[in-house]
Amino acid sequence: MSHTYEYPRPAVTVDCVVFGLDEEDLKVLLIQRGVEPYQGRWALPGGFVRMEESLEDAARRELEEEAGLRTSHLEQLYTFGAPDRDPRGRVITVAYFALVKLSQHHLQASTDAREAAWFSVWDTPKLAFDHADVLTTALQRLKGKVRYQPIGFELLPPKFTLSQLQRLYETVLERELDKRNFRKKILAMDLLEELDEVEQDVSHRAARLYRFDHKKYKQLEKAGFNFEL
Amino acid sequence: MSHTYEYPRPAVTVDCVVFGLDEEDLKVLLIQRGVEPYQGRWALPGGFVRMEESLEDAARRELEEEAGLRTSHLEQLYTFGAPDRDPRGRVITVAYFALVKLSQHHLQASTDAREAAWFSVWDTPKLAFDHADVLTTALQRLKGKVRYQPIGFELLPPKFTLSQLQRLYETVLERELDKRNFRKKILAMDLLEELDEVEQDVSHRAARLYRFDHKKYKQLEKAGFNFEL
DNA sequence: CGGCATCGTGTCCAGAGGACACGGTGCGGG
DNA sequence: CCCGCACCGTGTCCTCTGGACACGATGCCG
Repeated sequence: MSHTYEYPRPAVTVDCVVFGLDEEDLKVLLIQRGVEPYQGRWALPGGFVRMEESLEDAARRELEEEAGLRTSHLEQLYTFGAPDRDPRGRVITVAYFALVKLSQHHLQASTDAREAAWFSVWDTPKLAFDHADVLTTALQRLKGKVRYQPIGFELLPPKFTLSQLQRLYETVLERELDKRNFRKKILAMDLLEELDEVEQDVSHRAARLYRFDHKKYKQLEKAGFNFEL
Repeated sequence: MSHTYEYPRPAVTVDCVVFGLDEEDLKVLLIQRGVEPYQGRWALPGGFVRMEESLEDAARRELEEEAGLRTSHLEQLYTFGAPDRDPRGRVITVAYFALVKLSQHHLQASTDAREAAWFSVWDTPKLAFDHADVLTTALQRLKGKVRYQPIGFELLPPKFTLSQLQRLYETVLERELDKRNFRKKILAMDLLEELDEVEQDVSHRAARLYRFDHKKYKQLEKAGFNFEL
């Protein structure tokens, strides 16, 4: 039994792909590395897993430490373990996938003295390690998942217009949607609470605001309801 | 940089959930543990990842060593890393998910002197570690995935009847399907090659045999076709 | 007060999905 | 040899969903 412990062990890290949405684009959070290897390169936030914390705890801790942010939606993405993915030696990384309301996390300096910034997912700098693969995997997951789970709302402010919601889906799915069909379908699900408020400070007719009804969704989900696009 | 190496490291294992299908049931491959902890308990096949092999290679190696089997379909499932999941200390396991044609892997003795056997997934013995959680996760994945990817065929012999295929879906999805609708839909996809053969040794009218056309599927897939139920 | 930008709304058609039943065939037993 | 049994193989109809498609209303600004 104890002989198993004589094997050399790989190091284990977590890396997080954090998505946010602004008016123009889908963004991903990157950190500029301050040390070798890949010093100066941009990379996904992440770091070594401590012996007493779970993988998800490690992911949350790194996000807090490196970017000062907390996220509502965090899920495991995939584990990358190619033997040569890190020049320092064998490092296996468990990648996580997070969504944040960008409107509430305006670009803030890293607490860790490292540079943190949001980049358009379609136009990132060259990334360290195999992080470009991780990002690609995360994008696929996001594209696949928004259609059958209501996670898109995690990217929007609590109150949003239907046009914002539609733009979100168009951005993530990379295709245009018909406005009338979109509104018909999303409203038919009866998951949005129509507010007696309209958006402010726009130079045209203001749109009505809606709020996602988490409670109602949980109820419907239990009853076997399936969210879909 | 090198200071990262002073951290204590978790051990990393792979564990495999191998599904097979026989006439009655969906089966999972288990191994009886010969050593502590959990000596005598049944567990998923798996073991420590070596420093020079990828995670997937480790999974294939363990399957070969512990059960003498090779599998066509192997994919990463999820990584389990609760700090207390292994009484020996911190062990993170990357779980894999495999499908085999049971008809071609008749219960064979483990090469590793340990007992290997197939159990109905609905009626397994008490499992070691958190392997019950792993199995549950794998079952969910299988149920979710058979509907939109043609992986069910990996569980059947190369030549099969439509009734066998339907029973497969009914077993995995845990609900009954209408025979005429099922046949209409699956044949409409034009992915099955109708053979000039019928099943043998049955005491009633023999059913026609079909074969899954992998090439045609790859073509259609590239053209944007989506398999669905 | 006119122009502009965006909001908000309904119809029609085609295709998919689900419900539904019975005659045919081949084997085996009496 | 004949009957019974078990399973094979097939088509229609209806409903509902999904997608294409255009215009009047509103509110701000100049």
